[in-house]
Amino acid sequence: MSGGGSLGLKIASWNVNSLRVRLPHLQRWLAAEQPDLVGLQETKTTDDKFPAEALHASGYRSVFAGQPTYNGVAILIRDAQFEEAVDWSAQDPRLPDDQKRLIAATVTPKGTTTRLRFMNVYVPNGSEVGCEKYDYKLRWLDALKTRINKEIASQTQLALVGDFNIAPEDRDVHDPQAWHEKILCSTPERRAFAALLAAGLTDSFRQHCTEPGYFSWWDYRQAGFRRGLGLRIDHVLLSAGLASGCSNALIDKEPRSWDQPSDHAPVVASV
DNA sequence: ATGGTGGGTTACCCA
Repeated sequence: MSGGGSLGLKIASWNVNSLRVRLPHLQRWLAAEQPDLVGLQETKTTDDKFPAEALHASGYRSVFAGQPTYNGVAILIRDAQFEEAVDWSAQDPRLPDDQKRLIAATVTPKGTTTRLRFMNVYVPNGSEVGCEKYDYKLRWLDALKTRINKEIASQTQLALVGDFNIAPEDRDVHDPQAWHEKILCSTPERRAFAALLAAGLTDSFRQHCTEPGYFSWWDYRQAGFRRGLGLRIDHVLLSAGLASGCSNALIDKEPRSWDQPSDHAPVVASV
């Protein structure tokens, strides 16, 4: 599907840094913004404790893959907008291990025959350039690229969203000199991100804004948010058909200003 | 000035 019109869907990604703690923020944001598909990262909860009922009361079905303490991803699907049948899966045999960092769902907007693929990832942070976790991050990204190439080849419309833990370019960094070749900004990480775009995806935010100074994550330390010390590391990437119908994309900084916030802001695209 | 905060948990963890 290329050159098509818009589906009229608002899709989003948000690293909530503990769904247990952030559920009130999430519900407040869902009610205000009414996104149709949401990828959540760092839910930090096991599946038996996932607040599926509370989210259903907010109008969303959930699919989720969690583990104790770390990681955890979920997809929220707005009931009113989609057919009931949802094909979903977590994990991928190409990935280096079983950490819960990837989940994908195929949904059908009500009254259509469109098959929309929504993939949500929590890319490893990598800790520090050159360390073992950094190598793991690059291996994980290589596996993701292979997976994305396969998804793109399947010709379905694909949105790949998540916390990529990569600021793609210097304009995505508050102080490019200070961050030069540091974690989240190093050349191998940026190449891995570029390889995802080269597979046939578009960074929706950069379709609508080319200016520096737009960030999606601010460190809790150093009063990062108040001082504007951020990076743009959360992304909504769209295959060609979706990108051509993408009418808007933004970073919603408001929830980052609320009490007890996640360190990430939600990112949104209208397709 | 090389720290700091905020999740998780009880691991000199992870971001």
